[in-house]
Amino acid sequence: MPKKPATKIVRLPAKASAETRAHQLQPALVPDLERKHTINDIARLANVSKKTVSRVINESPFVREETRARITEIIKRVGFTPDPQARALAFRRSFLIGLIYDNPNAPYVINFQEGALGALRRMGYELVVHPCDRHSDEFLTDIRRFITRQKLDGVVMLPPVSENPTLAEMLRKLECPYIRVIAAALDDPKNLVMSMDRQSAAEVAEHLAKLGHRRIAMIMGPHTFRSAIERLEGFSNALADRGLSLPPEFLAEGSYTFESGAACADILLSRSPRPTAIFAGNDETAAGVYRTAYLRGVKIPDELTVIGFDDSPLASRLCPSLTTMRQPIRDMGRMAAEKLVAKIAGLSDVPAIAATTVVPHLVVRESSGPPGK
Amino acid sequence: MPKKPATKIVRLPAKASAETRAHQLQPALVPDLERKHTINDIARLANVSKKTVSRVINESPFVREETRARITEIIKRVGFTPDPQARALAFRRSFLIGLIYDNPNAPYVINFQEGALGALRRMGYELVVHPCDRHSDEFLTDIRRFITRQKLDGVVMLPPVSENPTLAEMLRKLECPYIRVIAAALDDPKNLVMSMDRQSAAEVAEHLAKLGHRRIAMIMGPHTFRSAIERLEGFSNALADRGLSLPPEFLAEGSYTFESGAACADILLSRSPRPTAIFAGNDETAAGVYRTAYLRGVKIPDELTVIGFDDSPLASRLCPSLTTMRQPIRDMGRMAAEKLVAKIAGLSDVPAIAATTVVPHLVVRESSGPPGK
DNA sequence: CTGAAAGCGCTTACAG
DNA sequence: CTGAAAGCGCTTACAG
Repeated sequence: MPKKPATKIVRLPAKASAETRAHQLQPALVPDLERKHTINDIARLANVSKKTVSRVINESPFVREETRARITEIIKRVGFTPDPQARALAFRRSFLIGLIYDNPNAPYVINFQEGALGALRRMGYELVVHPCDRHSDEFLTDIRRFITRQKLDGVVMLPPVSENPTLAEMLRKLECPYIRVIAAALDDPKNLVMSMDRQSAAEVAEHLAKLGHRRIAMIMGPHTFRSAIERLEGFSNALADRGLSLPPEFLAEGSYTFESGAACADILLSRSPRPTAIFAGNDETAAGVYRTAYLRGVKIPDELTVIGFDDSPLASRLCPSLTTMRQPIRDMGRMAAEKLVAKIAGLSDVPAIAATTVVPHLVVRESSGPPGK
Repeated sequence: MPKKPATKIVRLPAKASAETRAHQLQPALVPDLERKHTINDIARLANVSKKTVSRVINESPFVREETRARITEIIKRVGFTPDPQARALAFRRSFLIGLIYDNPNAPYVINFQEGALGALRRMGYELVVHPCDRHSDEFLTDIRRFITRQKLDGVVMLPPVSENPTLAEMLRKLECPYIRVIAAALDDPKNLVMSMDRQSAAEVAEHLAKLGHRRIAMIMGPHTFRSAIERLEGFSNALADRGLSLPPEFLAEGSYTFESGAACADILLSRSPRPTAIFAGNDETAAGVYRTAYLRGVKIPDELTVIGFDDSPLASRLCPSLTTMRQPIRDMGRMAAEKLVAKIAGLSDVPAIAATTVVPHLVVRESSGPPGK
């Protein structure tokens, strides 16, 4: 099914009208579903130049309405969709967005990814995932190569790698639009999707205070994580506001892992008197607290209230089910995608994009109750 | 920094030697780290045609060793890396692999993805993820568009969507190389990474028999999932081999979810006498069993042994920790990637690629023990 | 073993 | 409002 003459055949002079060429080169009017259509095929079918088809594809206002309607109809009928790589080459950009993360929390990553992907698809972008190791020597080089090689239109970064100032600096130099998902205003708001962890942690303090707890402990995340600092400060300030305190012997630093939660809980539950409530830095840490309580025979919630953070699937699967802060991860993925694309689209007119914030809220389940004796 | 003459300047005749052009067009010998290099820059620096550079990039044997070494050195020195979109356009393929899944098990997807990604990177490919909804009307159309639009070199499918025969048929018609991750030999072995669930389930039966259980129940996955059937048959056959049985009142069909596990366990624990052991279809289901046991005050493992399948992070976080079958998900991701790329590379010489199989093994933890009374 | 020409499918820059 | 030419950075097909 020759769409163009074999090489030996003499070419028509360039000035041959589109009509003539259309007549000579188009063997049949039935749409050819077997072969992939190109912009040339559409141009031929519509009796216009490929430039005009290009204008329609890219929604240029400089096309007569009648022409646009006709071309659009043909595009739909034959199921044409422009070749992304060819567009990428000509546009010098890829319509690809990178997702950079080193977060070990699988549900977090998957949910975020799917939220972002849903939004990106609608806007004609694809997502390329890039897990990384922020402790590797080649960390920055690796990300830089990823971005320049793929000519990424932009990237979204998840915590904790999103908190890295050197990385953000590099992206700025590369002029690569980016969104940082983060727990504090570490950058211009237009580059952020921010989770208000400080306020959320205050909500936990209020919950515990209302239940009547007075000996309250916390297992914070690693101090190198901004979210850990935000949650700690929000929590201890809110306790102070209610005349409660977070004494040093009731504060332990974990690493947002199950194992660290178990180890820290072991220390906290050795205090005498021991705390009646533990606010764990995240759900994984809370699961570690459950583990230690189980081994020591401490009953939750009768003898110990436990609060998590994330509302990962784990929270509802633990017994008793875990009271925790729900983060709308999927929504955050969607928001990050939309915000990034808005930035990319408006690169020239630099619209002031407002801050995008999200406030996690408490989901009360079985693991919190009034203090025992 | 003009790399080429402005449009008004008369072009040199095509027959000008490479040497001449190199001299005229190359303002300095210092590598220009600011600007992205192209194959033309390398050709100029090496005093060869870009075709020869292309040969070096693509490891053609038809380059003199001295020439190759010189070009390779230059490529390394200036940090040249070929433009993926330009290659994609010229090669008519993308060096992109799609990961198609509808698996709600986040750790499974993430681990698989990272295993695959690690291998693909080494081989010069990128991974584009494509979650989908196998119940959507546009399911097949959507995947088809994804593949043709992106000109994917191949796809990997995760269960349960990997079990869909219509999808596999479509991929064959599209001549899109694929790998199905699956629990049974539903296709030519060269298209599979297979988990031997039948054998694994037999291992569970053996474990329970050795512990002395005689009233054994199972919560199978949905019968529309091949893995559910494999696990059921492997388990019940192995019980039969040991003179034990899986009576109908001790078999329930769940849906591999936490909720279904809880609901099915409620039914099974209402039987009189009740089972002393439950083999849950997967870890999520097992967590549901924990939930029901917790609510009914049934002690695990003293009064009830529970076995899961997957060894997801959840398994070690439950209290008591869950005895389960470990699937090497990450390895499976790597294997799928390697096998797919081998297929892509050898498309012409059609090498018979052997079956790739993986056998999950039992990880004994706290949730299994001898039967109570 | 090496190269000049044409092409992949799209866009930009220029003209009308 | 529309189009012809040149170009994005690479490869294939052909020649030598």
